[in-house]
This record gives sequence, C-alpha cells and structure tokens, in this order.
Amino acid sequence: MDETGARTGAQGGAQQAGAGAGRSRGTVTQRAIERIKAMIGQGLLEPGQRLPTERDLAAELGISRSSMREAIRALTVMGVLEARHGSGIYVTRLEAGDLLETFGVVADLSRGPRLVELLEVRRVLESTAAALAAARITPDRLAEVERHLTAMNATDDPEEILAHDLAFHREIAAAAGNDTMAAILEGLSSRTFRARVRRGCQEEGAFARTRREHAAIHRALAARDPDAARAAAAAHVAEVEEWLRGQAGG
Amino acid sequence: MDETGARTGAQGGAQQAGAGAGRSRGTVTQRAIERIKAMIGQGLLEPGQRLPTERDLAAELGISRSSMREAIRALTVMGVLEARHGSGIYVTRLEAGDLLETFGVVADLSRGPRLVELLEVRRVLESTAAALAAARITPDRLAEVERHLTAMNATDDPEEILAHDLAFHREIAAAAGNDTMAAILEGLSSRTFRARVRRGCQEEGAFARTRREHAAIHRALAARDPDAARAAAAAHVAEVEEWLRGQAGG
DNA sequence: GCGCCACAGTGGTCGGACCACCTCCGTGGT
DNA sequence: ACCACGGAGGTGGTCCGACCACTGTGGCGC
Repeated sequence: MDETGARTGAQGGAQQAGAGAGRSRGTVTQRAIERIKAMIGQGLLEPGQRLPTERDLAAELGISRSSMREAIRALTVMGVLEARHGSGIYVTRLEAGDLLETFGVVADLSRGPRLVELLEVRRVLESTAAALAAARITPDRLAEVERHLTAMNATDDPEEILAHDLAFHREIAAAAGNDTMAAILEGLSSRTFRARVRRGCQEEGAFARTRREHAAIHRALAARDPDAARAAAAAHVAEVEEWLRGQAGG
Repeated sequence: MDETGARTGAQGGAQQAGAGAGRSRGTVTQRAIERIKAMIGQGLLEPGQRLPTERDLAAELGISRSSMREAIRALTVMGVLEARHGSGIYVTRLEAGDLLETFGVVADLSRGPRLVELLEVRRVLESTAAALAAARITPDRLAEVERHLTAMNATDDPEEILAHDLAFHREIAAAAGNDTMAAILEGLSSRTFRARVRRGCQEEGAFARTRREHAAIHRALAARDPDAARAAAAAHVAEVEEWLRGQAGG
C-alpha cells in the first residue's frame, strides 16, 4: 500500500513519532504480546472468546503475520491463548491449570541443587494441601484416593505405579479446594520429574517405605486430622528430599 | 534438496511413515520445541551455551526458519532461551528466576476467586520463607531489610512505597536461601498485581496496619525467631487475603 | 427430511528478501 | 608495538506472498 522504501524507518520512524510516553521498547512481537495481554487484562477479551484472524490481528497492530504468529505462539505456550486449526484463535478459560502448564518445564529442566529447592517448595505446598484436604475432602473423593492407593500396591509395573502415585497426590491436591495450588503441585510433580527421581530412589528398596507413607497420609485424611495429614505429607516429601540432597551434592 | 512438490505430504506423509512409536504429534513447531527442550534436558546443551543459527537449526530439523523462529520464541518466553540481536541464541543460566518469569502473568491475568487462591499460596510460601530467613539471615541483609522498612515509612509517594514494599519482601525471600521459592514469590508479588490490590486496600486506612505488620516481621527476623516470623508473615498476607475475599465475592 | 459434498475461511508451513544490530578483524594512525 | 577507527560478514528481526491442511457451513442431491 505504501512505498516499499518507507519500510526502512518503519519501526524507528513512524511509531516513535506518535507518542511521548509511548513504549516502542523491544521488538514488535514483544509489543504485540503485551498488547494482547493488556486487552485480556482490561477485560476487552473474555475467557473463551474468539479473537480476530491472525491476518486481521496483524493488520490491526500494523505488523506482519509472521510477527503476529510469533506473538500468538508465545501466548499459546503461556496458556493464555489456544489456536484451533481451521477454526480460529480463542482465549483459554484462564484457569490455573491453563496458565500454570508451563510450570512443568521448570521441574524438567532443573538440576542439582535446584531440585532440592523444588522439593522444598513442594513439601511446603503438599503438606498444606494435605491439611486442607483432611478438613474438606468428600467421601467419594476419599474413596478415589483409596482406590489409587490399593491399585498402586497391587501391581509391579513401574509405569502403572507411577500413574497411580501421581493420581493419588493429584486427588489430594484437588480435594484441598485450591485449584491454583493444585496446578502448581501438578507442575512440581510432572511426569518426567517424578520418573527421574523414582528411578534411582526405587532401587534402594525404599519402595516399602513409600507405601507406608502413602498409607499414613490416607489414614490421616480418613480421620479428618489436618495436623496428621500435614505431618505425613511433609515427611513423605522430605524422604525424597533427603535422598536427593545426599545424591546430588548438598 | 528435494522436489518442491513433495512438500504436500511433508507433515503427514514422510514423518508418520517412519515411526511406529514415533511421535509426529502436533505441529512441526511443537516438535521443534520438544526437541530443543529434550536437548537441554539431556545435557547436550549447557546453560549459557550458544546455539546454532536459526537458519542452521531450521535446516537441521528439516523445517522452515519461520517455524523454527516460533519455536525459539516459545522457548524464549519460557525463559529457557535468550536471543541476542546480532549475536546469536543462547541457553539461559536456567536458574529459577529465568524459568519462573512467566509466573507473573498468572497473577496479572487472574481475577475473582483465583486471586484469593493465589494469595493463599503466597501466604503459605511467604510465611515459610520468613521462618527460614529468621534462621539464616545475615546481619547486612537484615540491615537492608531495615533500610527498606524505614524508607517505606518515610515517604508518601505511593510509587516509592510500593517499590520499597516489594524490595522488603524480596530481601526476605532471598534470605530464605531458596531461589526457587523466591522466584515464585516474586511472580506472586508482580508489580501490576500488587498495585491492583493496594489501590483499593490503601484507601481504607489500612496503611498504618501494614506498617505495623512489616515492623512485626522485621522484629521477628532481628530476634531470629522463626515461629514469630512465620506467624507475622502469615498474618500480613492473611490481612490482604481477608480484604480481598470480602471484596471479590467469597 | 437426511446425508453428502463442495466451498470458503482459518491456522500451519514454507521460502526468500531485506533491515538493524553485533562481532571481529584488518587498516591506519601514533 | 599499540590503540582507535571502520568496514565486512554474520546474526536475529521483520516483512511478504504463496500454498497446504483443517474446519465449518451451506447447498445440492437422494
């Protein structure tokens, strides 16, 4: 639409002129990200709502589709947007689970001393969640916890054990009634993370102990005893923590 | 290198054929993200190390530069990679602060009941951090805490108060000796988040109370009393939590 | 009335071009 | 011999235009 040569000064020239306090900082993509994020923050974009097309969005912000796509991709991995092929781009429900999905990569990529820190955080949150769950858990959810506990003890398949182990803790976290906390714990217990820890831990015959600890947590929940549940959960995580501390140099 | 017409079946044809268990799931960009993440996870890419150029990377994975750029952008916002214009792409130090930077958007985008959940998490972590800090804090760091405390009380400028408030809590979190926990708290106390809460809270004359609570936390730290520090920090956050609970429908 | 298919719209991918920026090294001076 | 300057090459950042794969919906035929 405009002369091709004008593109040279597009970023520095045309944009900066219009604003005294305008922030032309960073890349255009970065600005697009902030812009969309702001739209959602201001309530202009409701959860679940569909956005204009990439092409329209790009035109609206005066950037190319490539840059806009990068911005959308960024917001997608953040769990803010969701792109459905052939349909459109939508705002997620913006619930804790959506936004904290990336949290798992932290656990996956952390190493050495960081793992201990991660477990320390998990110990604090997991024990709190257990205490809350002890006070609030419903009978049928408690039954579900019990189901995973027995299923975990009934099989030898490490894969299946891990799955039930995860479900066991997930159910407790959900019962605590704080979705945000549950989502963080979910990330802290990401599959590859647990698998990595368990691989070594399990070999040292520490398996029976894990079974006992899980049973203790379940007992506390059944007895609706928050303090006992907190202590049991803390001890459970602390065990792994202690093992890891000795393992990876602490 | 290959016939242009072959592009048609590139995604569905060539890839899926070669693998029984191979995961050709999702978009090429998604695969590229997983691939690079895996490289880092396996230690092939060390923190701080420089990656090949976008062009080489794209060629290596057999995708276009556009797609590779989207993958890089995604990993950039996750805090895993860092792109320096004109220089290259580097792996971050992969420290807690880098990886948990996105955590702030959760606080910024959360609304209603979620904010209470967020504060509940913060209360748990903040009180734990305070307790740890009480046991570990060094004299000069304690002096720094004190400095922010007095500076916060010495001015009327809301902007400056907020800055010192943030620094006050940040210093305590850092003194706890758990960078991961500190990084999470940093996100939970993101600037826009605090500003949003304070705006309303401050008006109701709850300012003097905040001052007292901060003083109580500082006293507990100076006395090296973990229990008192934990209680004071929990009470401090609980105040805001309570106010918010009544505000946004609880 | 029901099911099927063609069509238009959308995100996904690609290749190439150019710009802004950084890095490094060679040149020139002192 | 040393340092300051400057250009060349390489890198990420941006843009464009095209095409593919998928989805949704409408109309057509049965």
